[in-house]
Amino acid sequence: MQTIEELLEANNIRVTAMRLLIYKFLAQKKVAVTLSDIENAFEKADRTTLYRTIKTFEEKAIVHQIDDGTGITKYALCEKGCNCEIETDLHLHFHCNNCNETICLTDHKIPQIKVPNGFISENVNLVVKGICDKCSGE
Amino acid sequence: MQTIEELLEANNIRVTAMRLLIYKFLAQKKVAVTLSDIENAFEKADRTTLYRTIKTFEEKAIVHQIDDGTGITKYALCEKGCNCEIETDLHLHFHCNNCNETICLTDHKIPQIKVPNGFISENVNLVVKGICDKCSGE
DNA sequence: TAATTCAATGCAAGGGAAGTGCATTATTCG
DNA sequence: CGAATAATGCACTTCCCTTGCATTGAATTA
Ligand SMILES: [Mn+2]
Ligand SMILES: [Mn+2]
Ligand SMILES: [Zn+2]
Ligand SMILES: [Zn+2]
Repeated sequence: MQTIEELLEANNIRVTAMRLLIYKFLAQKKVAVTLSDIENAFEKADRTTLYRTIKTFEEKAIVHQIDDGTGITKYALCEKGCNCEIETDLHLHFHCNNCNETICLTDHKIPQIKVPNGFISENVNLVVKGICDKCSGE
Repeated sequence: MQTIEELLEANNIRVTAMRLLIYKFLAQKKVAVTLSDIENAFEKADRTTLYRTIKTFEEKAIVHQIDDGTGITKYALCEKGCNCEIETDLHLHFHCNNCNETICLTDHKIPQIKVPNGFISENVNLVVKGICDKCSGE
């Protein structure tokens, strides 16, 4: 059980107050967040700092980006030991058409997708849209 | 074998010179196009007209929208008899990381995706990224 | 400690795509 | 033809993302 400070340092990210706060914010959220979400949570902080912080997290692979089709990029913490860039490791994402939230289905890996001859698959993005468990009243 | 005019009329789209040109442009392209692509192809025409034309085509389901993760919406003609809104009918899309082009793999349908209990799947977006047949030198 | 160095932060500005209101032009129909 | 309706063109706006540059802060070294 490592602290957030240790985790950041292990990934060559210098520890700052802002970064700790943003990390905690992401960790506490169960859903993927937009930059605006972070902005609203830290109104005293500058947009750019938040933007660059999330980009740093992304580069260092402690956060992954999600394109859920809404046109707005979302972010979520990576699973422990997740290798975002390895295809077989990728999980699918679910976007709720009702509450508009997007979540990682981390234990739903993307199935092998067949592509035609001559095509080389390097990466797959799979987003399922529908009604989430909270909204389906279950 | 129906003409473009007949096809437009069959879909309750009034035939205009602009619409014929844009339809032909889409038909001649083998890849999905952005609004900018259309803009560049018709420099004398106004952006808004092109935009609204493609939106009309989309509404009337002779064109479908593609979100390939580049952040820029792309469009492609629907297959004859395609029902974009029916989940089981949806094909997958391939985005080439080399030439940056996106194509419909119309005969590669999206497999059934399992979602957790309480979640209801209404729609699936599946984009495979990699190297296309032209770029893989095959 | 003081000076140096480099990264993080803050401020400002810009780009690009998408969308809308409204006037003008074209087409359809009585 | 004249009226009604739809298509087109122009201007403007919004939203998200990104970057340049100055400033602040922290760490390192003399
Ligand atoms: Mn995820
Ligand atoms: Mn397609
Ligand atoms: Zn929901
Ligand atoms: Zn290619």
